[in-house]
Amino acid sequence: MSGVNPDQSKYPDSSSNFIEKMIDLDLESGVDDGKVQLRFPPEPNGFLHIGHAKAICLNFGLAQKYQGRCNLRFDDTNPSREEQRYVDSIQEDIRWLGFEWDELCFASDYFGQLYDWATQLIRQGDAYVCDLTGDEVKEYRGTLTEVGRNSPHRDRSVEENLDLFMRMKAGEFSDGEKTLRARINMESPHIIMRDPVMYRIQRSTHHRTGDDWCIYPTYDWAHGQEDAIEGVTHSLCSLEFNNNRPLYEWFLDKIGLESVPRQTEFARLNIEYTVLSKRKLRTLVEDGHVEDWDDPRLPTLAGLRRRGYPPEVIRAFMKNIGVAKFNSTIELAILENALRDHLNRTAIRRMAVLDPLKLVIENLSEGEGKMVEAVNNPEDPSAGTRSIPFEREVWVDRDDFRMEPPRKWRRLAPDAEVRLRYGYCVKVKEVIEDPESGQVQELRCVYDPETARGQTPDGRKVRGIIHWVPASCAVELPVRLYSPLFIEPDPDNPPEGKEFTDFLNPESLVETKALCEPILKEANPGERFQLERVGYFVADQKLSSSGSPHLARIVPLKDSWAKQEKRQAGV
RNA sequence: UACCCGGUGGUGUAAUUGGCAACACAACUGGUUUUGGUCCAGUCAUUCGAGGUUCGAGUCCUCGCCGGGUAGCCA
Repeated sequence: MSGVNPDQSKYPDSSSNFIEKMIDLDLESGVDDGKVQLRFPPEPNGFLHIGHAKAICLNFGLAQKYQGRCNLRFDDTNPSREEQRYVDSIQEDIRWLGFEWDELCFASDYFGQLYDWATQLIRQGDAYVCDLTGDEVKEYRGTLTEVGRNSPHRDRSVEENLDLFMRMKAGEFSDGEKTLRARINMESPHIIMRDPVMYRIQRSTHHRTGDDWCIYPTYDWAHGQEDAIEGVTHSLCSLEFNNNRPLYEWFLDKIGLESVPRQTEFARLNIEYTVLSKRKLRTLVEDGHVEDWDDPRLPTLAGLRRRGYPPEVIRAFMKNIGVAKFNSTIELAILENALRDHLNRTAIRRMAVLDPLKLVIENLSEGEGKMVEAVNNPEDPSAGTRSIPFEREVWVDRDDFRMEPPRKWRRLAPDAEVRLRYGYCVKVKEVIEDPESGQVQELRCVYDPETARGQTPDGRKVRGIIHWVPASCAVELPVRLYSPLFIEPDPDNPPEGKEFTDFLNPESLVETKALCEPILKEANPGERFQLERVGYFVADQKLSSSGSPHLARIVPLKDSWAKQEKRQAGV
């Protein structure tokens, strides 16, 4: 495992989870000669999402912690749904997350070994070729409460099985005509043990082995053996595979390897206001609910990357939520907290106005502007400062003015005084409205020249501080405001008669423009910053070019005033 | 109804392996602050239920209750 710096985060190293305790015990008892070998085994049939990131951080993280090793293994046993482009994107995403595998492996590299082991099982009388169709297999299998019946082909001789299996491989039979099945027990209370299929005939070109094979191993027959070949000691997978564990162990036992991997299941990740299943993500992409697999509203790693999530945030998040065997759903707030925590420390501050309202400072003449100094990041003095022209006409946010201010309002209102951030205090003298619509058009103010650099010489308190941009040199930039993709916290489990797509948020993407301080024009694609009092933004990688950034909101700032106002209104 | 896995505050994880239920997030109070951001302080659970073992149980035992998973030639 090549080095990845420990994450800087305020989260304490979460106390050890049940998997680490298990490994500690294994190490104590000296199994596997003290080796810890893990693997992340994606099927290359889609893009990685934040749920996969949990497994990635777990496996690679364990390898780091125990100075073990972790492979990336593509579980490419079903060529009909797998593609090279997924192999590529998965590697890119893992590296982006900050991990590097010890070995790059493919299940398809083991097809020969798997075939040989299958013939071994046939010779041992532990596998047989079955002619039943898919529907018949299902019928013979029985149900949850009824036992199954033996296949009529279950007692073929070893010679006949060997011959048939060889001819399956040679392509003498059509797709689905025959299968190789493990000979276990059709009356087992574990349905998985009722003579599971090991090989099916499937003529589709494999992205790596081409047309070399027309029979492909099933997951159950392949996975434990892949682990064994790679010397995996701890094979971690999600909860639903718990049912498969007896079979995982049965195959390994029948092959007779001396040191075998052990499977341990953990709960996969669920997060509020999103979906985390490949099928549903595919639906969102293919039905055009989002732009593509890297749409910034998607929980795919490509989407999160474009959204502006630094990889450290995802790692800190995973460390924070822990690992257990209980199926749970993480509040979106936890993810957003990890995000804000990181961005607060690292993001450069800038000012921009999303809904502009002109503010004219009457006692400051046209050519009389002065430069004010603005701090780039109060959390990081080394980020330095910049100068902004403070001049007669500036833009402020319409949302920061109220004709009739509510209780505890600290912003602009008739006759109210506020400070323009980094600049001077201004007092509203006159509100100019459009005579027809009644809409506020302009605020006429006076400023107090004695109030530079946060000072108020007479000691008066000016509580309100608002952001602004100078009108003469403001730059208009396109902006995308993202919100959660769903309006329901649990779109995964829609009520009767509804589909998860019924809960899509129509305002998950709002396109608008912002008037920005001049320096923002130089933002490079991928650069992140905080628009003060508004939120964290990124110059979108795809939409921006040098000199013309396209801003996109990563996450809004916390807004305790909005919360309070809402509460006031509710009372 | 067969088999497997689970159940600790609003949420997610801890608990020196039988010894004062901790941390984070959220919520609510208050303080600091040139971002109603950040930061700081405080408040918020006797662990699904009932028995049992024990000086002592979230932890061990028994019986319930509740939740999840499994009947692909997907993984």
